Amino acid sequence: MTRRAKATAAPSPWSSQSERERERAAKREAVLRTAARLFNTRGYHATSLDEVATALNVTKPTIYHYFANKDEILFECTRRGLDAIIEASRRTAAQGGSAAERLRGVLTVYALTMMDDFGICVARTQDHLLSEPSRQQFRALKREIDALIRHLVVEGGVDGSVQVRDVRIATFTAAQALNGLGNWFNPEGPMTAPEVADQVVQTLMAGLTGRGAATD
Amino acid sequence: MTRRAKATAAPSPWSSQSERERERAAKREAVLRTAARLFNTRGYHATSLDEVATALNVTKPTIYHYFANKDEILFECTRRGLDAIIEASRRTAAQGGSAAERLRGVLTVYALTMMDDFGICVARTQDHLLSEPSRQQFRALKREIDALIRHLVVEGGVDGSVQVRDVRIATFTAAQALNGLGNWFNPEGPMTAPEVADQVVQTLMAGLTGRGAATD
DNA sequence: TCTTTTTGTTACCCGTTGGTATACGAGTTA
DNA sequence: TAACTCGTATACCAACGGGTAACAAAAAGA
Repeated sequence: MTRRAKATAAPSPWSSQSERERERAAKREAVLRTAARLFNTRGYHATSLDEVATALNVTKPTIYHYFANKDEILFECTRRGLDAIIEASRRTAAQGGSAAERLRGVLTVYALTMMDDFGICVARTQDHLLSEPSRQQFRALKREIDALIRHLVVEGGVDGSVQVRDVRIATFTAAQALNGLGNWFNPEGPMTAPEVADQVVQTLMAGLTGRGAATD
Repeated sequence: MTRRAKATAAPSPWSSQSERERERAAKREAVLRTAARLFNTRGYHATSLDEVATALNVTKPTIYHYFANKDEILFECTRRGLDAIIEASRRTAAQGGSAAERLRGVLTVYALTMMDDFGICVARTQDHLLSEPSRQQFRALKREIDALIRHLVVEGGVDGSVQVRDVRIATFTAAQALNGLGNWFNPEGPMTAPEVADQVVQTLMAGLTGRGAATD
């Protein structure tokens, strides 16, 4: 582990700086995780930054050293969740298979994300909690996800693997049901997150593909 | 409209009192409606009682003349919504037809309720906003609705009109999708509330009955 | 070793808002 | 007219919580 002076490539003077940056980023993430958990259990307004700070063994001004204000913290929490969905969805959507198969994959990813800290935060964050600029980004990210799903539904309509009356309604129904997971899922419950995700997605897909619920 | 002294039964001295009570109740309702609308647009915490009062051409202490505290106002708002669903669902569920038919009726009522002021309030009220006693009642009412739906799903499993893998999952999926309406529906949008309700319920029923989405 | 930057603290400010004490006027009763 | 009730307003309080100023200490750099 000891790094000898000239041993590795470029033991440049920047190393310490990048190290700093990494630590700073790690601390930001820690703040976000802790904040997300607290927001999720007590609610945004009911969670003071003092509480967040205390949970991190730190004081409030320290938090302000890493974030401009409370709004930024909330927004970054939701962005973690939304980005996770978008990124994983893009990967899934780019794979092979019928539109229905890819849709199932995307919905499953969505479902899984909605059951972790940041996903739950997304589900519970009503947009009037955010400042105007944050709200706009928040909405934009959500629209992106909506567009991704909608696109697959349309594609499925073309290749015949998906059958719905109204694309908007179908997309909305699926997305809302999955958002609900954020409020409903209990890790201490009888089913694991992947099990729940599979089951819910299956129920939804039954409605979207017209193949009915498999009762195998 | 004029009520002559002894004309109707018992022109008792209480008449003025009952009149008072009716007016009082009407004012309570007005407060709730106004509060619900404001809560829905700005959020609970972001809505001060001063704002509610101003919207009613009144001052804050007047509101306290009708309600003990802000919590009671929020809870009563949600109760209006939940009661509406429960009552209408009971009626619908008691009618004839297959379990699937009755389930469709209940879901439709649910959907419609979730698109009016009090229903939206239900959808947006996270239970940590309520005080402990209110929260318990709130949850109890929600459980009642869940039980109603779940019962119909089970019944449908017996008479064969509904096919699902897991009753809890299926019930949850439907309920969450409908809750989502409260956040999503826009009265100024292209579809009316009943249209949206029908479409969403149809999508859900396709998943629950295994009959597929009718694309007629 | 001296200086600068980073990270953190203590102490404080101040706006907002839920909630209340109190008074006042109008209608009702006696 | 005196007394009581009801609905409402004025004026106020106390607490909470977001945000900041100023300072301390440690680490990095020179």
